[in-house]
Amino acid sequence: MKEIQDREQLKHYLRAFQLESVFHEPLRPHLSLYGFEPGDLICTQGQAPEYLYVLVHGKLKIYTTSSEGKTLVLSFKTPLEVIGDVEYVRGTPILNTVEAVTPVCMIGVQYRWLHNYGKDHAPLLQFLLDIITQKFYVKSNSLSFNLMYPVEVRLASYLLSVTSDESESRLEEQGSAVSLSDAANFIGTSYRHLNRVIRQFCIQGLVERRKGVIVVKDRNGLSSLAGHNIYEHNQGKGETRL
Amino acid sequence: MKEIQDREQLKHYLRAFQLESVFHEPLRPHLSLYGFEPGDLICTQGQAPEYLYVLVHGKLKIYTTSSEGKTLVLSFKTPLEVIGDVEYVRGTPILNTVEAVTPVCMIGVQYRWLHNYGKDHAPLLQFLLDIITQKFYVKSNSLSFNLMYPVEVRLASYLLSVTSDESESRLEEQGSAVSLSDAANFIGTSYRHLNRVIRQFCIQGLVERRKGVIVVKDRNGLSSLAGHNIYEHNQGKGETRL
DNA sequence: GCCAATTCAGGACATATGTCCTTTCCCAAT
DNA sequence: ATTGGGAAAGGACATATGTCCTGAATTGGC
Repeated sequence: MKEIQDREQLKHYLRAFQLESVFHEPLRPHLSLYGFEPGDLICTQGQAPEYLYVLVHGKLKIYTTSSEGKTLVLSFKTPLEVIGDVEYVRGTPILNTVEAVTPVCMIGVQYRWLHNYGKDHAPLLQFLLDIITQKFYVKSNSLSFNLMYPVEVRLASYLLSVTSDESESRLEEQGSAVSLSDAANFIGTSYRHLNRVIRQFCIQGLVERRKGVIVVKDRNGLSSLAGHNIYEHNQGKGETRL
Repeated sequence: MKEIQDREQLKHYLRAFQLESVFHEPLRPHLSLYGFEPGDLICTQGQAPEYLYVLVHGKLKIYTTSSEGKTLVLSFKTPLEVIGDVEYVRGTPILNTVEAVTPVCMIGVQYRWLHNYGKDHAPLLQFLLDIITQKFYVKSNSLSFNLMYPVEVRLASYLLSVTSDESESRLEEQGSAVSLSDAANFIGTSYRHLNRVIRQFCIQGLVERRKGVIVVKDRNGLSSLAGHNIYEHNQGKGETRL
C-alpha cells in the first residue's frame, strides 16, 4: 500500500461518485487516497481494523480461510464499494481477507475520525445503510443459492454473471484474471469438481475450452440451466428509499 | 394479525428495548402493536412490503422457498430483531418469508412515516445500521460455514447453539417447537440425511433419541466435532462503535 | 531449442448427500 | 377396541462432490 498524495484526484473521485455530502467538510482533511498492486492484501481476517476504505478504482477479491486452510471466495468487488463498514459499525475484528486483483485505488479514513465527525452525520449513515443493505441482499441470495442448487447450476449462473452479453464471451476478460481455482472457491466446490462440470458443459456444447480459457457458446442454454437464479452483482445503487 | 390497542404496552416495550430515541416524537403516533399466532405469516417472499416491524416478543422463523418448492430456513429470530429493514432501505420486494413460531408481538410502522419523519433522524439510522450489520455478520458466518463444512459439523454446531448449557439439554425446549425437518432445512440438507447423521451421533454417544426428541448427552464431544465454528446467534448488541 | 519446474486436465476411487419407498408407530375419529 | 391417516425412521439405490494421484501441457531460464 502506498499513499497517493493528490488532493485533486481525491476530489475528482468524491465528485464522480457523489460522495461530497457523505464525507462532509470536517471529515475531508482525514481522507487519503491509497494505491494497491495486484496481490496486495488490503486487510486480513481476524486483525483489528483501523480504516474504512471506499473502493474507487480496480477490482477486489474477498475471501475467508478456514482453520483447516480451505479458502472460500465470497465475492469480487468493483467500484463503488466499501470495505470495513460492518467492522466499523460493530467494532469487531476483520471478518474476511481482502486482496487486490488488479491495481486498486481506494479512499481511506481512519475509524476515529469517522466516529468523531461522522457518527451523527445523516448522509454518511444513509450511505453506509445503502451499501450494507446491498451487501446483505447479495449475500442473502448467495447463501440461499449455494445451499439450494448443485454446482452445475451455480456454475452456469456464475458464467453468466461474469461474462458480458456478446455472442461469444470468455471467462477472464478485461484483465480481470479470475482463475479457475478462484472460480471454484467462489462457487464453493473443489477445483477438481469444477473441471468435471466444465467438461460436461463442453460436451453439451454450452461452453468451449481454449487453452485455459472458458468460452461461453450458448448463453440461452446456460440460462435455462441456471433458471432465474443469477448471482447478483453490484447492479448500481438502484432505487433507495432514503 | 390483529392490532393490539394498548399504548401503555407499546410504551413499555419502547422503554424496555431503549427505543425511545430511535422512534422519536414525530414517529410515535404511527407506531402500533401487532400480535400474531403460531403459523401466521408476517410477510411473504416477493410481495411489496409496507411495514417495518420490530420483534419485541416471541419467536420467528425466516425462510425462503425456491421455485422448485424446496424450503431453506435461514434463521430463527428472537427479540430484539427487525423485519423489513433491508427492504425499507433498498426499496425492494420482500426477500424472505417470515412466520411466527410462537405467539408473537411486534411494533409496526408504515414505511411512509418512517421515511417522512425518520430518514434524517440519526438515532434511527444508527439503530438500523446496528441491526443490519449484525444480520450481515451472522449471515456471512452462516454462508462460509455452510459452504465449508459437511452436514455432520453443521449439525453439531446447530445442536450446541439451540440447546442450553445444562448437562442434558434437549432439542425442542421452551415450546420453541423446532421440528426436525425445520432443522434439516436450516442446516441445508434433507430430512433423510439429517436422520442419518443423528443416528451416527447416537452410536457415538453424542446424543440420544427419545420419542421424537433429541437429547444432547455430550456437549464436549459435539464441540470438538464442530470445532470453533458455532452458528452465531443474536449475542446482544455487543460493543457498537456508533 | 532443451530441460526443469510448474500449472492444468482428468482418472480412479471414497465419501457425502439426495430421492424414493417401505415399515412402524402413534393418535384421532368412529 | 378398530381403523385410517399421517408423522417418523430407516433401507436401498442413485447422484453429487471430494481426495489423491498421474500424465500432459505450458512456461521460464539457459
